[in-house]
Amino acid sequence: MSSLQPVRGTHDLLPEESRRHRWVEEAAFAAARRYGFGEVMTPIFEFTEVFARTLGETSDVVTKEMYTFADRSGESITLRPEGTAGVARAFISGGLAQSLPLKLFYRGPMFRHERPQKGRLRQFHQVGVELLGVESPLADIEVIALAWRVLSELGLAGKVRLEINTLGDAESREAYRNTLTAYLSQFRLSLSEDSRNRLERNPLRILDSKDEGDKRIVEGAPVMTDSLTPAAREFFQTVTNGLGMLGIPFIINPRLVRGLDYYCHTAFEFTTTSLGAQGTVLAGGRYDELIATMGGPRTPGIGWAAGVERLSMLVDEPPAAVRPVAVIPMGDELAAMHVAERLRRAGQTVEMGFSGNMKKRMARANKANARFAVILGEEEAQRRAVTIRDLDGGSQEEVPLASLEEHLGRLL
RNA sequence: GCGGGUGUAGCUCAGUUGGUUAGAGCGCCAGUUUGUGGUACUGGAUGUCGUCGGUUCGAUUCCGAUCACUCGCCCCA
Repeated sequence: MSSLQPVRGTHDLLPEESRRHRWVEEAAFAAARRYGFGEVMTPIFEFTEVFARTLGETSDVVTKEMYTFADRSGESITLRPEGTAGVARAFISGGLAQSLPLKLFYRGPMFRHERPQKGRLRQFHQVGVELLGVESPLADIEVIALAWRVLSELGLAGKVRLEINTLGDAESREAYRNTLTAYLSQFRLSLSEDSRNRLERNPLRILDSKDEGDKRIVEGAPVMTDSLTPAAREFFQTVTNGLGMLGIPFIINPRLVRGLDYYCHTAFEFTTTSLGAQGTVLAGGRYDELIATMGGPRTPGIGWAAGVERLSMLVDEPPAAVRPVAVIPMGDELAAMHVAERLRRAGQTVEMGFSGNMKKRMARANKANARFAVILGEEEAQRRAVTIRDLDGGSQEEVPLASLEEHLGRLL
């Protein structure tokens, strides 16, 4: 092995893989556009405070996963671990409260200093959307419908499951937290060590525990639904009714909680069983207080993010790449370059090697999956003609050089 | 951050119970075919056996450390 290793948890995406990656990204963006979303591009780093304040001081992302460093002027900078905080910051600093509601799509790299695993990298990529300024549960329905559309178009409808829950409004959440804590405290000593810690920091996460003992205790725990205020209950009811009406299959998972502190009301996750320990492929929720918490005008929001690498692993082959035309010079390479250039100007995808005899060039044309070879032979040149060879069928014909673009245009 | 597994050719992997020139398939290069690829046949090149250290007459093989990958925990996309 060379000593020139990529940084742990980072990856080079060579053309074959990046094509798959882009395909996932583009499918998401294309669907988002149909729902009226426009792309926002925020910096991949922000002042550390942007993330520290919004994600919750006790969240794992903030306490142990951020790529934080001091820049040359001593400012504490953090590589973004997720997209929502940056978009919220852009909303505030750009004074976008004037243009609500706002529908934003984003994509790009995110960074978390974790131990790499299947479907988990230190630099990974997300696509995501945020819908800002809409209090109504219609926003939740539309945003989830978009998620479902994206997954369906990637051919994943049969591979994922939508789980949904409500975290209620602040009042409901507070009430539930109290009843849950009271219940769990009875079993304090039987809980796993992790969960005993969670009891103080974030008892809701115990609902999610993978520890078998915890699971048994959680089975008897009070559910969020019973602590919901009538308003919160109705909100959730509308969301689930809406999904039903749009024919989007889901299951209600009362134990679904989200890791980041800013969520309220609707929380959802599309999960799969085919990615090992990383089941979540797309997840999101509502965050009505986030922007106010950051110091902006109170603006409700809802959004989701999906891991591009995780989606890529689930997706079948992306549509085939465009098949090129191979230009094969037999003598005058500059003249051949000129022909290649003509074809490219006419919109063709053209391969032309930089060296080698005819045999070698033909072999390369084949490897490049070329559909046709344009052979510029000396005999033909005297007749001001070229040979077009069909590399699939094996037949070939001679055509006048002057009408080459036309001929190829007709063949392709 | 914690625990398990694995590092041999460009890739996938075999192998050496410690001994001189370390193997296969795929891929690559060349030829059969000096104006024709994809198939077939023939031949060829390629390894600090992850790195550093220890034990030994001798280490790719045993031991330790380290790095990387991988699976899981925590957490998450």
